[in-house]
Amino acid sequence: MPVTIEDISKQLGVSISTVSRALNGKADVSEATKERVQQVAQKMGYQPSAAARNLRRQRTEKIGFVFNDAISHFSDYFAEIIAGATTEAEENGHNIVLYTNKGDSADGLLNLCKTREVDGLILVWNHVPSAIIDPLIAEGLPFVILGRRVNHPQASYITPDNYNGAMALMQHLLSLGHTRIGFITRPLMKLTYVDRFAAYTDALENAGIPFDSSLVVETEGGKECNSLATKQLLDLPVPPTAAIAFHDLIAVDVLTVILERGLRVPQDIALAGFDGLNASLLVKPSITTVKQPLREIGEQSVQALLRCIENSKQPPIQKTLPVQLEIRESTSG
Amino acid sequence: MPVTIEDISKQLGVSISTVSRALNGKADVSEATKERVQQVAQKMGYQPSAAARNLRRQRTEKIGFVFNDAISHFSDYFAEIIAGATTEAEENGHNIVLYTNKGDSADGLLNLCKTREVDGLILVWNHVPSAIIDPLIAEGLPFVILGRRVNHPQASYITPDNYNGAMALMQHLLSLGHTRIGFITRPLMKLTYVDRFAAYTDALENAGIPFDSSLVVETEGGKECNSLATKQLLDLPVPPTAAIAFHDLIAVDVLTVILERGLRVPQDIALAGFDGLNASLLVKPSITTVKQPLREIGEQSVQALLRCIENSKQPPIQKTLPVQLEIRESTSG
DNA sequence: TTGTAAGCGTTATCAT
DNA sequence: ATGATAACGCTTACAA
Repeated sequence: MPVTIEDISKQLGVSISTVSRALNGKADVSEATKERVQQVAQKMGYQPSAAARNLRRQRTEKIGFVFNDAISHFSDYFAEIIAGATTEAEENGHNIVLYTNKGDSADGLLNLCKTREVDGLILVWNHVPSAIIDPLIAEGLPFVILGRRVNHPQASYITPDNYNGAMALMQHLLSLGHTRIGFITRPLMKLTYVDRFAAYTDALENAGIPFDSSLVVETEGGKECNSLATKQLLDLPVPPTAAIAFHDLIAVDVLTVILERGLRVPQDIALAGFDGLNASLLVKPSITTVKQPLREIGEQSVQALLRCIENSKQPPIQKTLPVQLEIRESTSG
Repeated sequence: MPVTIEDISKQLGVSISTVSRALNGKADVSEATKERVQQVAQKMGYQPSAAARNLRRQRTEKIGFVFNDAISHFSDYFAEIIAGATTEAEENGHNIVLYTNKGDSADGLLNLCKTREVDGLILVWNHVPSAIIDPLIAEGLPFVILGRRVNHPQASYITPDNYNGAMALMQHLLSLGHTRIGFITRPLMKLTYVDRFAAYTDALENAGIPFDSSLVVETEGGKECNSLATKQLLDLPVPPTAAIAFHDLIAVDVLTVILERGLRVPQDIALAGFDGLNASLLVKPSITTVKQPLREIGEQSVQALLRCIENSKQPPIQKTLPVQLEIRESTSG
């Protein structure tokens, strides 16, 4: 049904190869025919068949965006990243294809590689073990890990500076005189997010404050679980005077529990989050956070991936983007 | 580089057509060879080339998701919709491809149709004029409009029930005794969102309250503009005792201005939003809103589109999904 | 400068 | 039940 180069060639009485060359602006075709071909193509509303072109070129100009977590839990987190990635991709003639749950087993991901339906992958995963990375490299499809650092010499990643962000947060709290600082975290073993925790312990050590494991509580996420973890902290014999939540959405739940207890923030307990999500700004008091350059992370991941796609010998790109401490009412109200 | 059916055929000493048939589970191939082929394919890590298959089948199993607005402005709005759509698509063997700005002119969209890089389109647009719809229909690529009703007999859409949602909101405010109700809206002429406004005027009329145009103020969106519109309303000789913002994000800005003025919500002025975005729940006081089934809208749009793709004579699917009034502190605190 | 033809990896139509 | 072969629409090496 759609117009093909053959239609154009018949229309003009030239060969299809001439049409192809003319449309692709090759040098070895006369200006005159180039002109004619392009005009007729335009007039007939010709657009090249993506499938045919993909098959021939062995490229799809598409980038796979693979989530292994529920997208919707982190609305602005993902929306910003996707917005940045999509824009950057389109500016470079590519499109983003979304995938979820390809990562439960390595197989799904590898199959995705083999179908060659995308030219490369961006992985938005909580945790990317070597057991996934190695076969991925063997597969030869370029990929970039987004938002997570990974200890693998051949893997590219674009990540926010979790360590220094958490460190800035700790310095801030310490400078306010806090010495008992709670840390409400996602299970550390499951995550590559250890950087935030490392900054926590390092900052304490630097300040000469002994580490107290009872101040570190875990939550699997979800309002219930976040609430439970918070109560665990507040019910300590000597409760903390400040707390850091692993990210802003947890912080919001923590805040709710604290206020329900009739405690004042920051007077009775200071609170900080992480990521710079909108939610942290909307609640009362607004929550001090560390802002990630989400849009930029999306953009740069695409840029990095495109470079890997262009040049197969491109050495891994590993970038840590600066983050920014945003001091708000919850710590210095 | 990747394994092809030819590799498998050589390995087994059968023809490629037999391999193809075996892999596609056709009837006319012996159980024995089917078994052998599948085992070898498995062992060799075969996955069919998407490009080749697409070219041959004239289908890509991909759905285009086209935004003509900045994705990030509405983080949870889009995240929920995308999450629903992606999940639904994957359950049916399809994937979502994201596009932005294809809609500034009809051309970009039509070109997208012609390349056949997706089997159908879901349009997430503020406004879809007939000037866009008609050529789209002529192009023959199935499409569904998401989140907007459209007056076109041949266009499919999945939309929340804007009229009844706004009506429920008005009934609620009227039942609280309000008679001067402000309406802070996006420019009505530019949008198909007239339904919300229609409910506003209808509700007034039903209640025997004369329409006062000074109570309807426009904003282009953005904090500045929302703030200006709010002030316009508050500065009226006789200000309203209640206000409806076009959506929750505007409502949040409106709330900020009201509180800055030292007015109490809802005692001095009641406030309601629309859409059911997270933001409306996080602010203090929480904002009464009308919750859209965002995830379901995403899912059903995909379902509808898939049906159109399956069956080219599928009559247009036009669905209005029920919404739910969520009464919160901002109207009945 | 232009045309011919091979090939990208499938699927589908014919024979056998 | 299986094999040869022709598409699908494009790009490109090779001929003319």
